[in-house]
Order: sequence, then C-alpha cells, then structure tokens
Amino acid sequence: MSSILTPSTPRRATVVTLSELAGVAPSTVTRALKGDTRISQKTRDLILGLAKEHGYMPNALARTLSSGKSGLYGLVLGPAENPFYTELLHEATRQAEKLGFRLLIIHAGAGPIEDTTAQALIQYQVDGCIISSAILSSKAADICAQNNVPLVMVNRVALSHGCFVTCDNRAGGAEIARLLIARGRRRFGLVYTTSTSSTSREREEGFVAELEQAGFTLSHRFDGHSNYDGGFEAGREIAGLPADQRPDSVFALSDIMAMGVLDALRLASVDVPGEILVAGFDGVAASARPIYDLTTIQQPLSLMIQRAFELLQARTLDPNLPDELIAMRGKLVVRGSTGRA
Amino acid sequence: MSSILTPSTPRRATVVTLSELAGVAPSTVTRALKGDTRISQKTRDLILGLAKEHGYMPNALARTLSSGKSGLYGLVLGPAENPFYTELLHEATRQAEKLGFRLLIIHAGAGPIEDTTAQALIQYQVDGCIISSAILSSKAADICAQNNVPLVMVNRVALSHGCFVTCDNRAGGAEIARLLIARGRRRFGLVYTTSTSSTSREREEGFVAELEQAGFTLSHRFDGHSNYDGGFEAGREIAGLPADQRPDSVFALSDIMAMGVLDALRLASVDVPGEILVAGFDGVAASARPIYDLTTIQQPLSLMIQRAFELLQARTLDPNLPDELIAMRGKLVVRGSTGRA
DNA sequence: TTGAAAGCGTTACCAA
DNA sequence: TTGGTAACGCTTTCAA
Repeated sequence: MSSILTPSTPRRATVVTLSELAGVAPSTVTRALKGDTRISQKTRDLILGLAKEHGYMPNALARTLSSGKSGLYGLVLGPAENPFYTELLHEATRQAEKLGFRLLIIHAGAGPIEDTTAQALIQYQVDGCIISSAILSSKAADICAQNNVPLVMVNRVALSHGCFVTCDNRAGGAEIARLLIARGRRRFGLVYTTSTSSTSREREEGFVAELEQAGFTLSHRFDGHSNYDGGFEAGREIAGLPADQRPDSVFALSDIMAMGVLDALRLASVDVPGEILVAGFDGVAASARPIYDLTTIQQPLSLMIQRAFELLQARTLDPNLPDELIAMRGKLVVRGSTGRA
Repeated sequence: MSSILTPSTPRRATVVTLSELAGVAPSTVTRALKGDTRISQKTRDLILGLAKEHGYMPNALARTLSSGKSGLYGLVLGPAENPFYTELLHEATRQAEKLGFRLLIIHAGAGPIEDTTAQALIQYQVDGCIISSAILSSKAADICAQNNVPLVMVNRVALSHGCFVTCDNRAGGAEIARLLIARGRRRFGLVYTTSTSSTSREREEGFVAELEQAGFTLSHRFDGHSNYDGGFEAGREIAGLPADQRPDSVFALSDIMAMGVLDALRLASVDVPGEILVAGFDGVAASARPIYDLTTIQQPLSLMIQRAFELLQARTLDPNLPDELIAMRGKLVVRGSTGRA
C-alpha cells in the first residue's frame, strides 16, 4: 500500500517507526513482537496491528549485532556432481528451514577450501558450519577455532578440531565383503579413490580387512577419482580384460562411481550380475533406478544432518563442549546388481 | 596467539579495539583498512600491522547495518534431482565467490516458495535474489517488490515483477523439430511436463509450431513430471506400444526426462537411435555420458548466471532500473541418440 | 506494565 | 590527513 503512495524507495518499517506510531518506547515494541507475556493485551494488539499494517519485517542482521546469534549456518558442499551432496543440500535446507535457520553457501565443488572462505564464515558471524567432504586447510580450521565457530563434518572425519557425523564406513565395507563372499565370489575388484578423504579409506579398509579375515585378497584395484567418469573408466578397463582375468565382483567406494562401472560394463555387454557383481556405497536415489538396481550401503542422511544441527546448536549455547564424534551404521540394501543368493 | 593467553572466549578485535591500540580514531582505522588513499603511509602500516597481529576480521553484518548493502544474494533452487540445478548452484557459487558475494540458500526443492521464505529474504537484507525454476507466489513477489529486493529469474520467466534470464526455449524446441524432421522422422512423441513452468511450455510450443509449419503434428504426448522417473515411465509406455504404433522420435523437454526415457528403452531392448531417436534439452553434463550420448540444446549456463549477477548488481545501485528480460540462444549439440544424417 | 538508555561493530559525514 | 559523532535496527538492563 504505502509503496504506492511513495514511489521513491519507501523506507522499511522499523521498531522505532512502530514505536513512534504507537506512542510507546522501542523496547515495548520489541517485547510485544516477541510475545513477552508481561505486556498489556491492549498495547500488544495495537503494536501487532501496526506491524502487520506496515509490513514490518525484523532486520535479522541488526538483531545479530545486539544478540550475538546470527541464525546463520555455513554450509560447505562437496562436488555436487555426486548426488550424495545434492541430497545432503536438500536435506540440510529442509531441516534448516524447519528450525528457523538459514544456510550460507560457503563453497561448493571439488577444490579445497581457501582461507578466504573460512574468513567469510567469521565475517558473517555464522553460528556454526557444516562441512561435507571438502578439505578444510588446517589454517582455515584454526581460524574457526580462534573465532569460536563450531564445526561439524558430515561424511568425513575431522582432522584435529571439530565434531563429525559419519556412517560407520568400515562396517559398511565389511558388510559388502561378506555379501560378495557369500555369493561365492573369489576375485575381488575395488574402485577406490586417491582423494584424501577419510571416508573412502575407511570403506576400503573395512572391505579388505573382511576379505582377509576370510582368507581372500583383493585381485584388482582401479582409481575411480570419486566421480562417474572415473568409475566408467574403471568399468572399461575391467571389460577390456580377458574374461578369465576379470574380477568376478566389484566394490565401488561410492554409488556415483558404481554407476559409471555399471554403464561401462553394459556398453561392453558384460552381464551384471551374470558375470560380475557390483556394489556401491551411499544409497543415493539413483542407485534404485531399474537401470542400475545397485546394491549399496544406505547412509542415514536425514538423521546424520539432524545430529549435525543438534551438535551445532548445543555448541552455540555452550562453546566449551568437547568435540563429539558420531558414527551411524548404514543399512545394506541388496538389489539386483549383486544377484540372488 | 591471544587465544592461548585467554582461554575463556577471547573477544574479537574490532575497529574500535584497533583504533585504541593505534591511538587513532575509528574512522581512521576504517579508512586504512579499506585502502583509502588519503591517509599517511605510516598510520596505514601501523593499523594494517595491528589488524594482522590481532587477527582482525570485519563484521560483515555490522557493515550491512551502516552501509545498507549486505553482500548477500538469496538463491532459490529448483529440485536438484535435476542436475541442471546442481550445475546452476555450482556456477552461481563459483561466480559469487569471485565477485565477493555470499549466497544465502533460501529454498531448494520442488515445492512452491512459501511466503515465509520471501520474508527470510527481507529479514536477512539480501541485496537481491536469484530464483531458478521454483514458483514464487505472487504475494511473495509483492513482498520483494515492496522491499526493493531485486529479483532475477533464471531459466523461467517472471510473472509480473522481476528480470529474467532464460534460454530461447522456443527457438531451441524448433531446432530439435527441424533436426528430427531432417532425419526423416514422421511420428513425433513429446515428453512434456504439467508443471506451470513457462520454460517447458515454451519449448513445447517451439517444437510443435515448427512441426506444424512443416506439415506434421504430434503423435504422442507423455507426462514426464520433470523428473527421471517420469521420463522412465514415459519410456516404458513407448516401449509397450506395438512397434508400428510407436513414435519414431521423442523430444523430452529436459535432459533428466530424456535420460529416463533412454534407460527405459534400453531395458526394453528398443534400439536408440535404430528404432527411435531421442533428444533432450538443457545440456547437463550427464547428457554427454557415452551411455546416453544424448542430442540436446545446451544452455549457456555460465553466461546466464553472469548476466543474472550483473542485473542484480545494477539494480542494487539503482533500484529504479526497469526490469530486463534476457534470452540467450542455446546451442544444438548433436549426439548419437538422434543417429547420423 | 512500560520507559530510557546503552551498546553491538561499522560507516559516513562534517570538521578540524 | 585525521578526529568526532551520529546513525544503522535491534536487544538488554536497569528504573520507574
């Protein structure tokens, strides 16, 4: 309404504006707005009415300045070519919305996090930060520590500072190993990744340890570069081997790589699961597509994010809480890519 | 360093802190920090030295309060199951980082944007907002208009208020039609979507208009629901038709749906491009995977985002600029899914 | 139940 | 070249 009367940049209503309109003090307006009980019904109604009428919106940034809490969480996202991070983004956004927080995108992509990125966290006074996958330089971590910004890593473990929430990657890797062994497989291929990610290293360790426990060993290793193309390339190499030298089962450390493997095998007319069994890890939505029908370890993403927020919120209230390290067991989802028992 | 000496929540250095340390006025510190020229080399060095020594970080929120610019842009993301939005997120993040802006995730997903979402934009004083795909209620749009928040839609057109940057969807649809016709096709299938998205409607119109111009008409229509599963379902329906009643070519209005179509056809052993040609729209990275090898219209995403930021920045400086409506021509990328000439 | 005033960290403006 | 001070919008504490 008012914008029609004042064509040139109408000023937004503020607490002071409203207080003048209502003939009360600014503090009274604040109280009425946040539902403070000790305030007369009459003035409250008056103020609430004025607020609505003038389309009042609190300035969250000003609030931060005086209250110290910004309601902002930083989000550092891994390379979203991997749908796992896409799903993580969705889930985090959904939950943040419900909790009344906002997410500041700090980084998205494969590269490491620059120091300037960490600085943005400080400058925007985030109440905490969720870091998935990407690598935080130790200097950046120091910056956060010095400025009391709580950190929670999701799907990777923390170096020296910060909480983390992960899947029990070792147990998941072991479970895949047991499944493949139970299916009578003896020549095990692994599509790994050289990224410094703790996550994939743990999955590999769990897998290999379980194999060795059963008296077996890895027969092939392929670098899948943590992405589809890397998986695809691995699949091509496998298909290119003479049939009697191929692995009879392949564990790709993430679904996105497994998808690449499956597509390459399909193009080469190698039958899955007839000739080779394939398993992945993560449980992204695409793994359930009929074309992939991929056996995988499903991460409890929603719960992981929920815990991450809880850790963050707790540390916003009490910065001196010690770091907590949470691991959740993933769920084995057996699908067609590993055949029938 | 100082944090070691003061274990209990060390206070961050501020402009005032530094000014006291240096024995100058706060305004002098501000000037030195932002590289104002008219300041003596000596004081500048002194102040810069102190700033570094004490790990000073400007408080971006306080800055907003007094300068009016937050350096924050809102980002409303469509359902990121569609890799197009994932790529958009990446590109926007990358460019924002380079420009010194931060992105506030306002929404991600299929649902419409609630009014509370629009409120968040106002409350966090964003300098502008990029909206991709999702639907902004007209009330939400009003809220933005009333509060002078510049809006730029990417990949969809604006209702009544706001700029937009899109692909020339009609021209793209027409180009696909010409290609299919040139390949000798006569029975044209369309995988459309009922979402209110202007984008897909335009693509469809361009496609159909070009067909009719050449004396042809659509023979089949399938609702693909804008996602993979919908495309897959459409593909199954197509494969389920008697061979002589199937379309001999299919245009899916987005790559993600086309991928579903291709997978369904493959599972049903329908040969592409032998029996049916398939084309998509968007040019997402996955369309280039050998398994899909999908002919598509490639949107100039990077440039689109760049323009979007430019529009936003210009309107931050001058809120009275009229809305600008930019369309860019996409590039036809011919791949194997439409066969050889 | 309400008011007054100080303070959050930064910038901008007017003086000196 | 620098200083002083008000202002941004909100919260909080202390008084009334």
